Amino acid sequence: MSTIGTVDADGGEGVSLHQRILSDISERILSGAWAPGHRIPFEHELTAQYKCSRMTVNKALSQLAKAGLIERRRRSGSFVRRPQSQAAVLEIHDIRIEVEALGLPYRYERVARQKRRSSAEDRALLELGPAGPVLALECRHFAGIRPFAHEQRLINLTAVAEAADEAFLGTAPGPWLIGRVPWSAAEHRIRAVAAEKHIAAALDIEAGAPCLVVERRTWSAEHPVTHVRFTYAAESHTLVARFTPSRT
Amino acid sequence: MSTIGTVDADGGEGVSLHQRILSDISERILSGAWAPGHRIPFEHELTAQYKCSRMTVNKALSQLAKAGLIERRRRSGSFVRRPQSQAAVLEIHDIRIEVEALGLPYRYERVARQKRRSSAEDRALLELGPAGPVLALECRHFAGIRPFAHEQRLINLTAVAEAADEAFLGTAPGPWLIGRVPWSAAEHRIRAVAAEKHIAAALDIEAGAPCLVVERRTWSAEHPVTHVRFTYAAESHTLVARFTPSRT
DNA sequence: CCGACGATTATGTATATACATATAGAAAGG
DNA sequence: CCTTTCTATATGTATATACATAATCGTCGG
Repeated sequence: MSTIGTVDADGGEGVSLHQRILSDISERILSGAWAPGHRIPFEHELTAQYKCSRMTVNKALSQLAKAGLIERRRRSGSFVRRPQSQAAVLEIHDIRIEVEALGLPYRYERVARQKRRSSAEDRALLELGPAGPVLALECRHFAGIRPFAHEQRLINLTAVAEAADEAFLGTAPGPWLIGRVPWSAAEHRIRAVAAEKHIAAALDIEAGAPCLVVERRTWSAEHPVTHVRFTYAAESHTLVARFTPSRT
Repeated sequence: MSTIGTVDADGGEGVSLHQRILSDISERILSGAWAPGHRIPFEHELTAQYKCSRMTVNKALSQLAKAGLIERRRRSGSFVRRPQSQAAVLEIHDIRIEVEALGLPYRYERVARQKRRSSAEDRALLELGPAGPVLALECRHFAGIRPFAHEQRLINLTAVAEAADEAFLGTAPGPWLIGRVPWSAAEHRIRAVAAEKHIAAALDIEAGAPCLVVERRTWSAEHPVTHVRFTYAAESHTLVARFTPSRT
């Protein structure tokens, strides 16, 4: 009612009111104090409680609704939602960063490179309509002296023409593409396979050994850009995804 | 400057200004028209362009910043961020729903159930401090007549006392827990393994065959609630995660 | 008893205004 | 030429107000 800005009248210590309302409410929900279905206070009640304007409360509640913690119903109020089907933010880093996080020296090696007209298989992988030029790459990523990951990549040269002139001897295609091509969508497919001979040799493991395969397809503004298949030897890699619903 | 509400003066057709600004700008960024590093118009310029108040523009830009598309710098303006390390929203559904989506009849079977004092291994899996009662479950999920997934679960009875009285013969522990326990965090670990004898038998595959293992640990307000390990035969399962950065 | 209808109410969206705050860049000083 | 100080500027947060919209609830008539 009186103060403006981030300095708060009473209990607050430098945190914005917005933040305080957000954390207060999400804490009550996550701790279970406000069970699913529970009606949280009306905007005008929170307005009185926090001694602030309705807009401030409204912004905070709208954000909680967008984060999926509450559901807002006109005329009825805002209600705690039932826990959602679990979703996790899966971050897939640059392999170099991943390897270096392990404290091991990283090395990249380009095994093969071929510019060709897209085959039917290429088009299926890229979800490409008409045939066009693509660049097929095969690479290895090392952690120390051990092979860490095997990479098979297709780049749609219609979408990224400049890739045709790049040898990819020193730079891995991943980091090269990131930062050069804005991407609008990506799809991951994660599965376990038995290593086929070719890949087993590249990873220095036995044929038939279990491997984790991560495939990623990337689009930029409706155009398919690239398809990658990373193969990791089972013991070398675990994907970790952590999720906290309060996406402040 | 003149109209209020969702009805728009000129071009808009029922969409809120907020939404229109959001989609206009993110489209320009994702299409590459505004490259990384590019300074997007100042708030006061957008205010003039959309003939609206600064607050409306500010809310939209703040949202884009929170979504990671732009970076805002005081005194300097707002800039298109470089494409981030790719992150995907990985949704892990109820297995029943997954199976039924395949058009196959779902069946659940509880193989074993044991209430015990947590062993050292249990405590490591749950990240539990002091020893306490836990419930260990082993289950199978079927798609048609074929085993689809094998489930090994630990439930921390200190956190969820009521689970002690549940036999889990008809209901799988996943759906039972969801909706009963609010959860605040989850961690997934995904990896490939060779099937050990016990699990190979349960899944009706050969020992040593590659399997996809998804482990999930769940907390509720700092208390570990449950640890699950799902094992899928390689050919039966692929995790798919799709991501579009415009998280409207 | 039931269905139509209008009043009430909580949220949704937008405006205009005010002051805070970080900082890039210009001006002043050594 | 380098450093310090000042100022202008763009964003950050909050207020008070206004009107739109959807849905619930009570009322009234058949």
